[in-house]
Order: sequence, then structure tokens, then C-alpha cells
Amino acid sequence: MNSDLLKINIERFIGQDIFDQELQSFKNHMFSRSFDKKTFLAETGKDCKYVYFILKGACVSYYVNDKGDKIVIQFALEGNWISDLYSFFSNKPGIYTIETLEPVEVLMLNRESFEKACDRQIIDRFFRKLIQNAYVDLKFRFAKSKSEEASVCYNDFSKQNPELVQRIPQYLIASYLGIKPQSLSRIRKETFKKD
Amino acid sequence: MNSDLLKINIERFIGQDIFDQELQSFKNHMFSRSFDKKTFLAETGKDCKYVYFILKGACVSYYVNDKGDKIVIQFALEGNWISDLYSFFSNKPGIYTIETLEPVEVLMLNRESFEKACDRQIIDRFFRKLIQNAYVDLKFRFAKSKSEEASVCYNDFSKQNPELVQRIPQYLIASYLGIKPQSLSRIRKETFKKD
DNA sequence: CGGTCTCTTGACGGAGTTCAAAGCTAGTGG
DNA sequence: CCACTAGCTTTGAACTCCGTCAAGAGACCG
Repeated sequence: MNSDLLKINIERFIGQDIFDQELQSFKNHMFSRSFDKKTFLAETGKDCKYVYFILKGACVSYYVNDKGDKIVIQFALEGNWISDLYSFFSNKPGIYTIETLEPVEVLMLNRESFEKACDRQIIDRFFRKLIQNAYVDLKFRFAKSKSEEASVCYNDFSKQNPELVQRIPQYLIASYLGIKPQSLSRIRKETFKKD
Repeated sequence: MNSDLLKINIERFIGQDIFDQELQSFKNHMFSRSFDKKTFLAETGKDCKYVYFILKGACVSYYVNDKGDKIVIQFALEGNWISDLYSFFSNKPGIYTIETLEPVEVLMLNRESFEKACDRQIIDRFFRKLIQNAYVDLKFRFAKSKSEEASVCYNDFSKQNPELVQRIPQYLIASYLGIKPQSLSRIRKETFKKD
């Protein structure tokens, strides 16, 4: 069921099967919780004590700048990880806010458990590969967002993430793409014309 | 001398001393080379077989889009790592070009050696933390570049990287900030006025 | 000292923003 | 179950920052 999501996720990144015993010992470091919609899993200025693995639901993380604008950094659906890794790894006040967009079920891992889990090399390696991957993706996203027009970015995004387009409000997707909701609305209008 | 840069780098990320023997065994996986200015350490479309640790000199990595624009992704001076990690980890043709901006001396690590070195957990953990850090930094840079005006981005950049401003041509810094050289020139002009 | 590469400056244009207002939708409570 | 409200989306008009095109000045290297 739900808990298999974690096994799938781990095996996807390490590229091999994980022993049940190894998986179980990892799971023993984690605990599960449910949250309502519109709950904050992390807040700017507050210590982010956990990394979250989403079993069900959708979350968003965003940065709030001096003007009060929210800049969306990441969406996470079931089967994905989310956290303010800056705060989590440095023990300093967080710079991102993480908010649930639907009722969610998560597995949570605190710092101690994270480090303990990483004593098992397979887990250490898993997290290296997980972050490696996220880093590579983010770099490419960055390069593309700098070099393409907003309409191209949106069309690519909606092709690659059809589910997010369905489940996530437009104004958050606009922010993720670095544009205003009004602009995204106009882009969508143009796109419809062409079909 | 130079080789101490690696020790410093490792200890900075793992947050503890490394045994000489452990360091030496890591170094045995690497080999050093020198390159002239304007040499390609990686090229778009070609397999990127190495990660590079810069002992001396300066490099830049950039993405070339369909229109032929170069979008600068990263600068690396001595004491830093650079590679096309997408290609390196996936064995697929590279998406970035890495070019030397000065004569450089590097330590190189190929895929096999990388994986072998990672059999030592301290090295596995080092790379996890290295990439963790790079990921966290990139995310924040991303958030800021989306939310601030170009002039703010440049002023922050030049405060945080005074050495890069000295050593790197302006048109590359402009690209790194996501603007055109002409715009950066105008921003600098405005900045001088205010001093 | 000649050629190429880089930086500066000006005039104009366009993609996206801002401001404002009017539909639309979904969640809440009577 | 409907009515009401709050939040989301759409649309229009004016504006702004940055890009584009173009030309000239300066710097660096053989």
C-alpha cells in the first residue's frame, strides 16, 4: 500500500533492491502523521526539524521575499520528499515555508534519526543520490527558466507534470514559473487558440 | 600546498578531521592534470567522464540553448568542484559545457573511481554533504533571482563574490545573473553614481 | 601596431508587470 | 440545500524593465 511508496522511492534512486530488514530498520527511524489542508510543515524564521516523505496529498514550498511576494520553489505529491534542507542541515532558522494544499499523510524523519539512519551506508547513499538528482534537475530547470519565454516554460511544465496542472492552483504554478497569475492566464488563453 | 585544498574542502563539509590514511586512499583514486586557458573540460553532447577539483585557476560551466545563447550555470575557482553531474551520473551525453577561463590545475575523478571512493563511507558522506550544500545554495539563488531586480542580484553577487567580479569577464557574470552584458553595464553605471 | 574580443552608450521595441474591476468557483454556515 | 463570502481566474489599459540593434571606445594578444 502506502508504505510501498517509500520502498519504490529508495530502490529507484539506489538502482537496486533493498533488503526488507534494511528498509524496516529505516522505517523505524520515521513516524507517520496526518495534517489538514493549509497546515504549515515549516515556516520562515522557524527551525525546520524534519524531512517529510509524502504518502498522500500535495504540498508546496515557497520563499517569501522582503516585499511579501511568495516565490514557489517546489511542489511535492505522494511519493516525494520535501523539507527546508537549509534549516534542517544547518540548524538555523528556516528560509522557506512549506504548506499542505490538501489533507496529507507523511512519514517524518528528524535530524537525529536522519543521521542515525545514515550510519547504514545504503541509506547514506540513498540520500546522496536523492539529492544528487534533485540538484541536477534544479540546475536544468534554472538554465531553462533563464533561457526560454514564459509560454515555453509553461507548456513544457504542463507536458511534464500534467497531474500538477490538475491539482495545483494556477497562481502557485505561475509563481513556480516566475511569472504573475495574470500573465499565466494570458498564456493559457493563447495556448487554447492554437489547438 | 595545493593538495591541502582538498583536505580543507573535505573537512569543511564533513565537519570533522579526516585521517591522513583515509585522505591518501581517496587521493589515490584521483589524478592531476593541467589545462591551458580556453580548454573544454566537458562539452554539450559529449559524455562527461570526470568530476574536477580545481587546484588553481578558474572555470565556468554553461548551458547552450536552441538559439545558441550561453547560459552560465556555475563558476569554480581553486578549492571548488565542477562537473556536468547529469552526464556523469547518468552516462548520457552532457548538457553543459565546462571551459577554463585561466590556465588550470585540477584533480580528476572518473566514474569508477568515484564509486570506489564512495565505498569508504566517509567519502560517500562527504559527497552527500557537498551536493546537499550545493543544492541548498542553488535553491536559494533560484528563489532570489526570481524575486529580485537585476540590480539587486548583481549587488548581492558582487558583495558575496568580490573575487569573481575581479577575475571573471563581465559578460559571463551577466549571463550568470540572467541578463545581457549591456544591461549589466548600465546597472554598474547606476551603482557608481550612488557611491 | 593591427585585429579581435570586451565594454559602453543610445534609441527603440516587446514581454511581462501593475493596477483595477468584473466573473467565476468552492467552501461555509444558516 | 441554497446563499453568501472569500479566494481564484480572467480581462483591459498603461507602464517598466530589460532586450535588441547598432556603433564606437577601450583592452588585450600575437
